[in-house]
Amino acid sequence: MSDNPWAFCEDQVVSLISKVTEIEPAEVRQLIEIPPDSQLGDIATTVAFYLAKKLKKNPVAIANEIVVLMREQMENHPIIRTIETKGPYINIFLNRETMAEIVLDTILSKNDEYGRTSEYAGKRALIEFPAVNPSKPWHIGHARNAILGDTLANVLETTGYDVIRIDYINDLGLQIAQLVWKLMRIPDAPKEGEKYDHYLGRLYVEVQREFEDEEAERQIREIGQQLEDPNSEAFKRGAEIVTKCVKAQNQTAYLLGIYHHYQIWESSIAHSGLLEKAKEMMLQCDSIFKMEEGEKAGCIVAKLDDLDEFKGMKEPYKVLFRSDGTRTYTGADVAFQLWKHRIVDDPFEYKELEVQPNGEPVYRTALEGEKHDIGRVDAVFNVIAAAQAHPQKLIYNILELLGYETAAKNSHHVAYEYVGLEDVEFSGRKGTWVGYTTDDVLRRARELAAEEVKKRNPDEDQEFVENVSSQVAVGALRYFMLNASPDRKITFRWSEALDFDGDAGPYLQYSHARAQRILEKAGGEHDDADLSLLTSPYEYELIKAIARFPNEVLEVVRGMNKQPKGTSFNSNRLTTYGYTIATLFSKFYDNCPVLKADGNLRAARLALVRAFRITIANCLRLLGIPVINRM
RNA sequence: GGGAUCGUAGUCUAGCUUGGAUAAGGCACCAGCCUCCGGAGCUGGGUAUCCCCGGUUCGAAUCCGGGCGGUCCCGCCA
Repeated sequence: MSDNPWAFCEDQVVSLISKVTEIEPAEVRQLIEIPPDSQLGDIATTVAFYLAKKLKKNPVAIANEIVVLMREQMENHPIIRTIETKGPYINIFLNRETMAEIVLDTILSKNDEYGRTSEYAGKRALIEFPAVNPSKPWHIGHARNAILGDTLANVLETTGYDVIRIDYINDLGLQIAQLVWKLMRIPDAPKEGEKYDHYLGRLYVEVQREFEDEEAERQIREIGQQLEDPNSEAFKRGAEIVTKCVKAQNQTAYLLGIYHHYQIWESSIAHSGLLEKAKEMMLQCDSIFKMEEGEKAGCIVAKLDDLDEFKGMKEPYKVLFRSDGTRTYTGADVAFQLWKHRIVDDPFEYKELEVQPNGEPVYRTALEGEKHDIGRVDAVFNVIAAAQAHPQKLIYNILELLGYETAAKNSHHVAYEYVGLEDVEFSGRKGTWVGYTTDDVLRRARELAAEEVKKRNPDEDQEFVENVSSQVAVGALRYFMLNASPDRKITFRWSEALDFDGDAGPYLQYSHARAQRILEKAGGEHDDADLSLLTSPYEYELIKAIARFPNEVLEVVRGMNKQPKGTSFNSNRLTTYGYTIATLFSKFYDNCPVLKADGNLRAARLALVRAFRITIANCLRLLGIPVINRM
């Protein structure tokens, strides 16, 4: 049995057209489309246009000729019912009875595995997200990153990838120096009930003002220097602060159902020997060397115009290590990227940070710990803001300079645009994120959802209300972030982000709850149903749509091509798909009674409800949206 | 200066990678729909120079060239 029923049907059509027209199947596949209106057919081909150009003949006449040939060949075809032309278009109608059987048999037998395919089986991917500074709470822009990254990881897994989810923690940045300085002056005392990351965020905004004072800045810069020494007081203090902050930030991730395998801390990159190894490798490359003269004398630089792409560049020298020997961001990032691709032996030691709510531990790199074997990696995905397209590209280009062309090719910048407010952009320094942290948004969403849940379930207890409303809140936020094309800037408005109607997460969750309710009322037993009864337009449209699920997931991964802006991840294609099947189910629900239908039809419709429930549940899990039985 | 990206109804968006039939949804607004499998739903009502100009094509929202407008990037910074 095919794990991809829609692709199976398309293949049948393609092979028939190919046979009749003697065009290669791969070419024919490019000429297949879904008609704008299902009245016109289930599958269409524009092959007549294609041949018209080649043969210099009228496409309408060609279409008519092809249809005659196709009809001759399709005697007793298992799937194709009729073929028609409409002008130059050739429209193919499938056999509804057979479709119902093929699609529902596949879904019901695959169950939780429906949607999973093996196109990328055996491949291993490493994905980094969201890499938030450990000095403040996640604002909603960070949530966008984290939700995209987590969903991409799910999607890759569904197409066969083995995925390693990592996070990067910059525990040595200026922001940490500022907080260490601040907490040397005041007691480390969050307010009653205040989350530690929110507390630091509050201090951080204060420090930005104090940083304008020259003496304060001098002291903070000095602490920044001390942070580089793992034996210093500042380092130990910083590590305490960062650990507490990261654990608080993790609570936000967990609310969203986001988990990691590893956290890579900047201090480990600095002190594990990784940098030295990487530097050594770099210096063996002809295009990376120490500048002898000029403004950048003493720096280790990459000469970028040795790559065709940068030929004729005005200032081709990119500094990797400063004249005082310290790493730049790019220098450290190159070393990190080499580690991600397993080009250098893993110098890190790992320690368990905590056990996540999914039962799995998350490990962090540490100065002392145990060795782990992360294994081979075929592709690396860095989920990073679109604004960083240039620096990301440089990192990959430098891998290329070093001779690691395959690794460079398999390095992906998964870019996404910022989340902004109506007038202002989120600014860490100005603290414009206050009131718009991910925690704030989720809390507000839970409150709104709770009102709705209470209204609908007046007899249920507080636990039920809290449980359901938090799942609705997560569903709404995750859907909101995924449904926006990553290329597009989001202007955050409460009314849109927390909308529970229409094209929104809760609508999908609701369609699942409705299907689930029908199945509960029908009782557990189900007989063999005569699925060929499912031929009404409402039933048939739903069947065709749920048949496409595995194909949709595959198409998203196949479409992840490298472009100048980065590698695009069309998360919105999957939310749109979920919305489509939920809508078709709603229409079916309103027009086709299930429990009240007679005998055979009831059994057949129940099978369809069961298949829909499986599909929407698997789709929701892919998107990280909680699957709810009652809401 | 160089580069990237976005521009689609009142509004927010999808479609552009791979050209194809009447440009598809949500929100908002109006009017209907449960003797019911849950109304977070369904049905109907309508708005668009697809930013502009040109080109390629039988065919352009989609591809190419040139503009215009918004955003972003191009440090031994962080």
